[in-house]
Amino acid sequence: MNKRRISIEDIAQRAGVSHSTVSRALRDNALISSKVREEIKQLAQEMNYVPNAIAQSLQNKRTNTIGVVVTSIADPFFAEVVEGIEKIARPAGLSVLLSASHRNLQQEIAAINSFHRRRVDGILVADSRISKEHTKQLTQIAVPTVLINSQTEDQSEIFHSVAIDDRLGGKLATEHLISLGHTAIGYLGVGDRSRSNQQRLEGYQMALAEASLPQNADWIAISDEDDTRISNVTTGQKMLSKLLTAEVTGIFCYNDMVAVGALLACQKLGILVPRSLSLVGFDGIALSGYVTPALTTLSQPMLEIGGIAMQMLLDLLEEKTVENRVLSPFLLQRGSSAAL
Amino acid sequence: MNKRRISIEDIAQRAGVSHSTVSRALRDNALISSKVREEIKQLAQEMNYVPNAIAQSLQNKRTNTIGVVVTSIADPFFAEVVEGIEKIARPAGLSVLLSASHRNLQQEIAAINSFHRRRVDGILVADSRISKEHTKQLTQIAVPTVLINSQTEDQSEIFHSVAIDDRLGGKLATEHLISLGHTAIGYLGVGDRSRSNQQRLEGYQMALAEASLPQNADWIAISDEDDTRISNVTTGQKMLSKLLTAEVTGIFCYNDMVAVGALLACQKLGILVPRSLSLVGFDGIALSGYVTPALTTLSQPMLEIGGIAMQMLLDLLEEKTVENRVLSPFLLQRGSSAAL
DNA sequence: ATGAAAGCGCTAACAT
DNA sequence: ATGTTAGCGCTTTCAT
Repeated sequence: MNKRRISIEDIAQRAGVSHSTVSRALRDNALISSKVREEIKQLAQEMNYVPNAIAQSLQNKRTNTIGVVVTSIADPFFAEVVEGIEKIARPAGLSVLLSASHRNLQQEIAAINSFHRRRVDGILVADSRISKEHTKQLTQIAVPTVLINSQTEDQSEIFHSVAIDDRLGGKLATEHLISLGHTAIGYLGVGDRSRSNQQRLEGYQMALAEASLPQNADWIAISDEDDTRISNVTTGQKMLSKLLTAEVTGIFCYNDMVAVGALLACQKLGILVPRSLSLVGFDGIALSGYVTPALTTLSQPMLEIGGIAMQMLLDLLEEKTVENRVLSPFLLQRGSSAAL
Repeated sequence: MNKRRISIEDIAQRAGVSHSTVSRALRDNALISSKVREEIKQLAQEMNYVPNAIAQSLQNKRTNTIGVVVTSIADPFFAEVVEGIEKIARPAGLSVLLSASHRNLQQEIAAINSFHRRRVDGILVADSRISKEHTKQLTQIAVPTVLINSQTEDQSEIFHSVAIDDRLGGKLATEHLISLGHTAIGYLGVGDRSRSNQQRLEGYQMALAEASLPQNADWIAISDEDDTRISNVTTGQKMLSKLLTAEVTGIFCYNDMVAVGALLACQKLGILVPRSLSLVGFDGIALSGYVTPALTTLSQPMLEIGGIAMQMLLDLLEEKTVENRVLSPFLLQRGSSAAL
């Protein structure tokens, strides 16, 4: 915005009309004679006029911008979700402000605050932990907000959500292993205190209970570190041994990255997957199809999740009523799981 | 920006001062008595005042926003680059507008145009093909622009760049295979007419020439499809057979995704990597370390590339002079390549 | 040290 | 059908 740019005033002068006439012509206001309208449009083009969206926003009280916060941009799961968001936002004329929180509450609050100052029209939050502080802050912004795979007890009007059914996913994953004849089944989770980790674990426990299979505290390995710098792959690698000592024959992993970590650890230890150990992941990121063996996983439609969330936001912006969505993950059976 | 929000005018009224006093106090103008300043700041906080960045931008002619265009958000390479960008931009107080081009010229032009209307302070373009139209458009915006891994002949002042040395990478990759004793070495490229594909190929040819090794047109397989919907993995899978018929023993692949595709095809065909065929990738995306065998690849510091580009943009915004950067990729020797 | 007033570029209500 | 004017929320001269 450095140098002075062409404004409607400049066009008005050259056309010998008032700036409001130019404004009207450019916006196809019906009151303008089509002749002048075309002339002005022509002129605007010649002069390389580019409307100043900032000035428009100030006047219209609408920025046509939405804010998106994700845990990490480079995480393949969020990357896909953002791609899905952008695919819907762009054709609708909305620009996307992107910010990463790195699971750091302060950074996330700061990001949302920046969205507030920039007067975004709506906010999309994809982070598994939503705190009281968030809800308070978001409530204050009073802008349509859609939560993605995150939850809050707060049922206030401004919160909407699209989420995957983690409990169902955990249940399906575990049932899959049960159907293959496994009875000593472990859960390999992460230590980020996220809701999704908790619910996938619950699904796992539910499945075991319903099948009247034994449960064992040693079969549940949850990293006690909650460090953003430690990737989920590393967590999977480190925690695997714990479950091996507990002699499980099948493991449901929190997500694909953790499962990949477990798989790498197996390769190092010479444990054959799926012959000696079955592994099931969660998410269905592209990567899960490329490792050897390809991961059996509970697939989430990531692009769609982003798209649905964005569409929901669009509807909210048009003041339509929307309904929260809970999507079901589905089992993608591949090479990493097999019968005992 | 729907409802009316607290403005400095509201604060002024409550404080019994003029709105300019409030503005000054909030911006720590030296002329304000520290007493009033504190009072006003206090009051602003109580009233939950959040400055309107739009109004500020209109006045200051600075939006503190930068625009970033990438080919695809979900592509792990670009995802990392964007992460690197955001990491530098956020602490500098700049927000990131993100847009994907999907290798579609029209979409990319539209994205940049949207940045123009929104009066971003700077632009980052990470897309391997920069057309004449781009340069024309970007020149017109007249805003600092840094090109990432893309090139233009245009040496105008507003273009700056950080790029990886693709030719060197191609050369190193091929030399690595040569040093392992391979003499029939193929190149598996993509059909997107990108500069990087071209230059990696040149590096490959250079290495062969310098080693006085035979070159063979059949050893170069470049997909003639240029379809965004077809992933690089698929390209690798499809094109592998062509090189196998040509009886190469080592292949340098355009990037890791292509190499993964080739690897998957090998697995399907029962070809052992690296025993029967050596594979070398490019990029060093996380995935390359997770497949079996892990890919030997030419690693690019993706986070750093994004960070450097962003830092360069920051410098440009402060009107410092900057120098274009060409980074060197380095060989990451792993399991997918071995001696004959 | 503070207030009044202008102006950033636009839209829209109000004239005519 | 077009011009005049006000105003969106802020920063910044220019007065005092």
